[in-house]
Amino acid sequence: MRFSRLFARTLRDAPADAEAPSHQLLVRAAYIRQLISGIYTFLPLGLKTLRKTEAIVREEMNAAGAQELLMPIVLPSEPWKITGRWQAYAAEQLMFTLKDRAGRELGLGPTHEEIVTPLVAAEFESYRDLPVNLYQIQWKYRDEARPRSGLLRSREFLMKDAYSFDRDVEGLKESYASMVEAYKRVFDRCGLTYRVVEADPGLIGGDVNHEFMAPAEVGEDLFVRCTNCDYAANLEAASAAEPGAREGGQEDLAVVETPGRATVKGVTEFLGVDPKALLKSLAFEVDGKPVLALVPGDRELNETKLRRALAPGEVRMLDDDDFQKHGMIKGFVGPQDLEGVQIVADHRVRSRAAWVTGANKLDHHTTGVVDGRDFAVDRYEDLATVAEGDPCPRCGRSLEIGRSIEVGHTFQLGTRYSEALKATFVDEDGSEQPFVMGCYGIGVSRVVAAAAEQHSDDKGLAWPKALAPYQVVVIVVNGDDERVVAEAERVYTELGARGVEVVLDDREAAAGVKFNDADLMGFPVQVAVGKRGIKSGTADLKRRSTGDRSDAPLPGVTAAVLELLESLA
RNA sequence: CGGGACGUGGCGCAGUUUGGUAGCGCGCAGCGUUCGGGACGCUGAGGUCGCGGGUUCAAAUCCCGCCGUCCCGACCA
Repeated sequence: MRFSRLFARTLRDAPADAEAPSHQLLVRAAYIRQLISGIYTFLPLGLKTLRKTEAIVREEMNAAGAQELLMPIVLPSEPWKITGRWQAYAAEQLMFTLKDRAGRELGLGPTHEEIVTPLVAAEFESYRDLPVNLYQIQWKYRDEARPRSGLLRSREFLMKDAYSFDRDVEGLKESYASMVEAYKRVFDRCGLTYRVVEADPGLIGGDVNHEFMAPAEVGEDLFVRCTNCDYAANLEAASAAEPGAREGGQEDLAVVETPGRATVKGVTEFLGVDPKALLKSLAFEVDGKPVLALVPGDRELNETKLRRALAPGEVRMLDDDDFQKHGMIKGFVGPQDLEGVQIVADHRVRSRAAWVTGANKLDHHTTGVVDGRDFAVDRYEDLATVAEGDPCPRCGRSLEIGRSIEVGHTFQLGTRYSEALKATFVDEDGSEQPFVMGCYGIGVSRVVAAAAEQHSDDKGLAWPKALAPYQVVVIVVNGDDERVVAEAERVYTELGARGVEVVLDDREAAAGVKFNDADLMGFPVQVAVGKRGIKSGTADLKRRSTGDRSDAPLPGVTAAVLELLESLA
């Protein structure tokens, strides 16, 4: 490709509406352009990188035995109404909906369980046909409440979604394991640094699922990882090791005045006690009945964990009116002396002898409150959000928290969709059984953004070889020198003949502009052919990712480039 | 959905407070000089100032409504 013909105009300044590094760079380097919020055009360079990512995903899916198909983007509402997700998505306003000329309700596909499940049920009727794993690579539509950071969270995005259908849970586990391995190969090949983390199983409970998290500053997801072993989990799902023996001695109960001090900060500062010694009592209603959740004052309650612990009950935080109804005083609630209130406490509540907590009396707190003596906990659960430095649940060493981008998600669905959609097969004993399903997603366009986040610096993008739109750029440093042009053309042609994807920067521009654009666009290898080098019989090779430079004798430039490429990841 | 900010040539911005001929830098076109890390000079093209209404002799600027975009949060996966 000749740069002078390439549909790519780089920008010196990042557009004002881009903030994330990958977003700024992909726009500046002419990979993408925004059309409307969360919807982007892929320019020739961006499309090449997207297609390469897609090809890697496709190869690994095929290698894992999955079969590619292509389902429609425009979907009927009926199957979604059966599973209840039409209503759910409508409530979240996540589905782009439309109507055809007959007034039929349609939606743009946000995911395809409702489509693939009836399809398989209609085609395959026997256990003999199973297992089967189907996937597609296709544009998905989700009318996100807040699209952000360019390709990291867009409303139209390229996704690989796979669906496995097994006869039983054993089969599902095999299908699942094979997908997880395929995912690892995909992300390895894309040059991503990532962790496989345990994710929140959700309210269904028991479902195994993993997220593939690529660490990045701009990541939206917080995840916990052990500094020693390989434990890693989404913060929502993470646990820490349970605390040890009780600290501190018993004390006598005493009610003290704490005028207007309704917060942890207010109370502990007023009384001069450590937030660790305060017992936070958070009031909820579960199916109409009051529940108190207890966590130490220096801890945040993880509502997801609470919901899971109390499932299938509907958990709702109390509003001001509810406090009155249940005879509680907001800001001064304590677990002692409360009648008819279920008390759920974090494990850490066991680790301290005496607590300061609300006195259930306006502007008063009680000190010396002892678990077991002054109040009775109904259930101990893991309720607190993991904090930096907590002990690992596996090895006990320190945990740390990082930000990351979710590039993939694998899920053991079970029979949730097949039962709802009455998708069954006939088993060996003649009985009708619902398919045991798994679903597996990779955000292909998001992988591009994640790779840009992980492989870039202040000068621009620095693609891993596998994702670069072109492997090599040959820079004509002095366009007015015939020998320079001839040598550059020769190298360009030779590389092309050897199957290397190469750009010849033949523009009439100052050398500095070309060097800077080459850095910005992130081609892994740069070859500079100029007067200076010609004089000494060499061309300059530069490795973009490290900045390492070397001279290659002119006759052997092509071989030197091939060798350098070979050595790159 | 709650909070905040912004909308002026392709990109980045000034001008709005105090209404009075629409500006700057980059980029783009032509000519010349330059030429190994974003060169210089001269000349030039390019703008319904987001849209609609209102106030006024006069609106980028003041008022009302709408639309769009981004950021924080909620939500989502």
